[in-house]
Amino acid sequence: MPKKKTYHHGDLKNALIKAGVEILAKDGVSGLSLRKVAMKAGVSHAAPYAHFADKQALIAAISTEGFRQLYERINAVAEKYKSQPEKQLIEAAWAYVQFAMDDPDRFKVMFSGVLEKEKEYPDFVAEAQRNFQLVKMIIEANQALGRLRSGASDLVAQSAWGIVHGFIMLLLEGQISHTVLEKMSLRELVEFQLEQIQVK
Amino acid sequence: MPKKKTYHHGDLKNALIKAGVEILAKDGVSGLSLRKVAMKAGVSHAAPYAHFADKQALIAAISTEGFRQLYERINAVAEKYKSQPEKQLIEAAWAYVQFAMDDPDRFKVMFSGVLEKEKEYPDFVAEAQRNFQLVKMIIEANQALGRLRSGASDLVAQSAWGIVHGFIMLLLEGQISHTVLEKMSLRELVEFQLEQIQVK
DNA sequence: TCTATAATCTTTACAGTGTCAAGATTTGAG
DNA sequence: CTCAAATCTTGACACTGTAAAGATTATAGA
Repeated sequence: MPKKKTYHHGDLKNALIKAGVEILAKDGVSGLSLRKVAMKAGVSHAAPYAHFADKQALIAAISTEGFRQLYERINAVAEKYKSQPEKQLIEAAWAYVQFAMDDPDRFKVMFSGVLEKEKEYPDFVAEAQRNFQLVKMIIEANQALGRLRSGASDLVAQSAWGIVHGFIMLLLEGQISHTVLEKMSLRELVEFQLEQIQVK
Repeated sequence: MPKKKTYHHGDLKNALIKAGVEILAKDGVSGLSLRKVAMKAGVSHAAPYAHFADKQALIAAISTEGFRQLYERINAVAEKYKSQPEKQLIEAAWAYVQFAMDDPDRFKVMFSGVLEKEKEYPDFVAEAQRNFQLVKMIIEANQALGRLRSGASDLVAQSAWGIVHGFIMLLLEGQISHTVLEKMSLRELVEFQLEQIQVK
């Protein structure tokens, strides 16, 4: 743990992203301030401006890193169940739900408009697309098996993603009714959602 | 336009909510400040505290009013297509999409965790539940016709809502892929989503 | 190796924010 | 008519994002 107190930090950019994620997990979106992030990284309050144009740029970096990790998780289960596309589908969805619940505030940052002009951050856009491509591949594998309706895979992928995403959003907002949550576990609920779009 | 400049405003509470909605539409979530709202209502910066405990309380009021209007819209189409449950379903979903697009930032306030402890605002919770009940009724009407899978209606309602909600969220976040948007109109996309959960 | 330019970081400053406390004004119940 | 409660203003405070100017360090080119 070499913490030499040089004038130059050495890896401030990544340190700021990391500090941001931690503050997000502890204090939520409204508790995330540039100054807190800077202090946590052991640097003056204006130092971040050497690496990020403004607060939005830091948020973009945090979101992009989030998408990177999300991709890794989904890709891991996709690899694991390579030979069983149906398993791929449910497990990927479940990984998505778990990712959201592991750090709800980071998830909100990624998907709830905290980042205001995402189009201006190419890395963010690229990483988001990479995730969608992965979902599309899983969908196509299921279509090939006749487990999902045939047709344009991007449309079906959009649906599948939307179903799981909508469920998560309502869950995080506390909009899943009490009676529903009493009847089923989260896992069962996710499976129930996916069953709806499955053929036969 | 009676703008008597009395010391007491008369209907400040509602005026603040209205001003908040307008600022939200113009400047977005990040541009919504208590002080701006107060100024727009023609009142000093601390006046809102006579009616709202803090900024969150104002946001709760704005959200609650939003749910009230959403209910009215959905209820209107539910009444209109009383005798055609399938029409009810698609038109209700479409009304939901339109409501979101009419004022995306208000929609985000209602559904994206801007309001942090929604459980602490009973009016908000009640209004949200009222909306869910309405959806459930539409679902049950469709189940009775065999248009939707039978079974616990709250579960199916949750799914249907989640599907539409997820689609809207991805849409507002710009996460609907370009190729998808070129193939279909928004209306067709919503219909496509709902077709997936319909029987036969 | 020396030097100058760029990159990085600190200090200082400013306007805007949410919120509180104290006081002014008005309303309305008794 | 009175006075307590409701409403609104003024002033203050700590915190925020961000810009400008200066200090420190790294690095590329001589």
